[in-house]
Amino acid sequence: MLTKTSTEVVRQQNTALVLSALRRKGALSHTEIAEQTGLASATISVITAELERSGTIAKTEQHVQGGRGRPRVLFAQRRDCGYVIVVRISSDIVQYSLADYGGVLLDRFEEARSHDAGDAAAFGQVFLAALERLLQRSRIEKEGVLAVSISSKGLVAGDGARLLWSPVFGRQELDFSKLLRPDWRARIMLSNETLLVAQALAAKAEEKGDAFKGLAAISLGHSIGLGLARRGRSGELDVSAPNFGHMLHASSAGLCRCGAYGCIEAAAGFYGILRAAFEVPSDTIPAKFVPLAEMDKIAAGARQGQRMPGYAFRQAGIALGNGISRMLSLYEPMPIYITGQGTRYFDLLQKGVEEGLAQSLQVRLEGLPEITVVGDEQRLVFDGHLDRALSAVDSDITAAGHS
Amino acid sequence: MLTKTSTEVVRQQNTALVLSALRRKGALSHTEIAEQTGLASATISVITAELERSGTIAKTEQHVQGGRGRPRVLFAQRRDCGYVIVVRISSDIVQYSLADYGGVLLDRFEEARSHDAGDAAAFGQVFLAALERLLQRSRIEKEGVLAVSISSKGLVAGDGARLLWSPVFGRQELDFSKLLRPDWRARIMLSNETLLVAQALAAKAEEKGDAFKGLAAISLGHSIGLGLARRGRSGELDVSAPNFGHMLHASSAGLCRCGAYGCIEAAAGFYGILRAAFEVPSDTIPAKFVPLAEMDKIAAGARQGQRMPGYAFRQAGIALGNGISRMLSLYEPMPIYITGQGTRYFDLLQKGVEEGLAQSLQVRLEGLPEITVVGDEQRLVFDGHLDRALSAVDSDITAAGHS
DNA sequence: GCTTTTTTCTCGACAGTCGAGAAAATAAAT
DNA sequence: ATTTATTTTCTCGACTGTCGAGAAAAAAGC
Repeated sequence: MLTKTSTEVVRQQNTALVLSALRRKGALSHTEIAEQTGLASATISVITAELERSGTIAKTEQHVQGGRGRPRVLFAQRRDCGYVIVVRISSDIVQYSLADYGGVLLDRFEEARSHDAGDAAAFGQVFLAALERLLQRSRIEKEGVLAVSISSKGLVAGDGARLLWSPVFGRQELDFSKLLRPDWRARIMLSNETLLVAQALAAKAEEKGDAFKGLAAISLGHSIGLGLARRGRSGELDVSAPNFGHMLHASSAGLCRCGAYGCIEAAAGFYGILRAAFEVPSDTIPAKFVPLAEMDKIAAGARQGQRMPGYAFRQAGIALGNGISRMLSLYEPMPIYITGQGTRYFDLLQKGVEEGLAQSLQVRLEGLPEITVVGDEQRLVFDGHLDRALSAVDSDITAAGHS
Repeated sequence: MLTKTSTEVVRQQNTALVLSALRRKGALSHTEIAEQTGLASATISVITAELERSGTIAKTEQHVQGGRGRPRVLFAQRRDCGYVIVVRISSDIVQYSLADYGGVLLDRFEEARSHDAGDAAAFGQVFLAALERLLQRSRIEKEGVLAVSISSKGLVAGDGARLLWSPVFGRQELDFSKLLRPDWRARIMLSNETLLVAQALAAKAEEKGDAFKGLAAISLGHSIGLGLARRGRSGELDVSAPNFGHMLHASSAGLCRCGAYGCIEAAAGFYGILRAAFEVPSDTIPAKFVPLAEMDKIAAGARQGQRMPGYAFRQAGIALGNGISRMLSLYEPMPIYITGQGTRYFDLLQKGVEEGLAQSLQVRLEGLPEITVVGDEQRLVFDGHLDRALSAVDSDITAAGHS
């Protein structure tokens, strides 16, 4: 449905455009902003004056220039304009970070999670306390925090605040909005971890300037994650994290820790590979956690040509390949990026992946998708967090306008 | 990426809003347009004056009113403002229709397709000749045609003009844009048939006013089609037709007529059901066309409790159910609408569908999706055609503006 | 014929963008 | 030291668009 538009919307949009240019390119002068945005110089004057008045951006005093004429004055976000909290929840640790409005990391600490205690309510209290600690350590007021961006593996509800299913808490729903709402007026954002990887990779690809249409990020590890970033018709980036790890592969894949049979994860997650390698009956309840050393041993065996370990990785690869082929059937063709701890076994998976891919019409028509292994998943997740949180904050600011 | 906006964009948007209100609600008066769109009365005056000047809309002379004050004058699209051609290509016939800018059907004829001749180039010539005939019969100039909307089963390229794969022409690519471009300046639109069903159903749902989030249409027949209609974040409707029928189901499903093994269609398409019912080896090259009478016989057998026919439908149902569950894993939960000739066997499929659905985490979390059988697929396809083509024409008109 | 009622049209105010040229601020030249 | 050239930033008037209020139009009732 279309909606009414007025000139104020135009201003909002163009203000957002200026802020995002500043976000992407760093400090810019009047003329550079005009170049980047395509707006007229006069318009830039009005918009920057307004943003400066509201305390969002400021002139930086450095007038570095060798040129001839009047020196440029650079605009940049006022970094003390507000703060962003980033929380990465993983199976073993929870990492709390504080960054300023400019995206500069100010503080960070981690807390170990006990493997056995998976009580969501208890975690909520620990979580709240940690946020308070983060504020105290940097002497920042709650009101100064503009966004709290949280990530976990698992399935996030469409509203972006509720964790519906996660490897850590299972089906215990975790509503971060409800948890924080009375006290915190910051924007609460919950994202799937691999979604953030996709977001970060998409941002990088756009930076490079090559015509970006879409990409898929797949994270291999104890669980299997998928993040999609696609450019919508309107030109905006659309990122999502479908429930790939627990998409049905084949019932032969056995019992998954989600309780269903035949998920991709039950074949390609670490515990699935382990189960196949040791010929454990496939309806055994899977281990909560597989030490990496254990996986390394199996991989070593497979590389030495042992039969069952090799078979286990191959089966895992086929499950992945089939899953990717199904995903490509339901979306457009796009390049695939593989991350996560499991990439260290990608040599063992690759053959199976290609075999699993080759079976479908989609791949026969379009050819094998481009598959790239990328390292440093944690860094990508954090970058994705910042990208997402800060652009949300930017749009909040432009929406608030002159109130 | 955001993009520059100016006041002209505002005008375009609001003009489009007026046109779409007129399209949805029929003839409207000045005040009614203001109500529908939320725009100020003064704005309506300017926009309608402009549209009237350009010949897109006109005042209808009927002043039906019992009320007291000044009678309302109704605005409506000038039906002779332009024309739209709709072509439905199915396996046995090709239907050509002509409608005016108001969406009123003016002329229609069908041409039988010979089953053997699947030559794409030859078809192109037949197609062109038929379009000419359509023009001649109604004495309309080529320039008066604003859009040619074509539909077929199969896979349509992202540009909306090339047929990449179809049950009729196989992998012979058919580029309608290239075929029509020199002579026709109309907008060329090629859509998957089931996409149009989804579009029509979504339009109906929006009309009803219930908060519409998304839906999936599945067409059962010789081949299996999927159309998705989802509301994007920006509020616009996003319809697509992923390659569902040839998504990998399980290699046990046997050889598909696309040449791959294990497609959903190879299990749930008519020929797949027939093959299973008669215990034909699953790598047999599938029949091009299965008479409906043949299918009816198998169904009758299944309803009488015969083993293999019952098994065949059940297998088909499971393939569908698994496919739907995978689709729901990769998108959000949404209601499912089933159409096509195959709906007459839905009683036989249903059990298997539910069984196939129940296996996945997604369904365990969200519950079984709502499944509705809807008849009159051909009507829905035509409605979808008109909806899509006319709104495209509307946006062309608003984009052209005062040139 | 006058009043009432409803609808449509018009006018001035306001918000936004744009292009052109003025003003500012520096480096190089004289 | 002063002038000139160059580059950047700012400002002004023109243009386009929406909006609210009230005027004008057109019919029904008295």
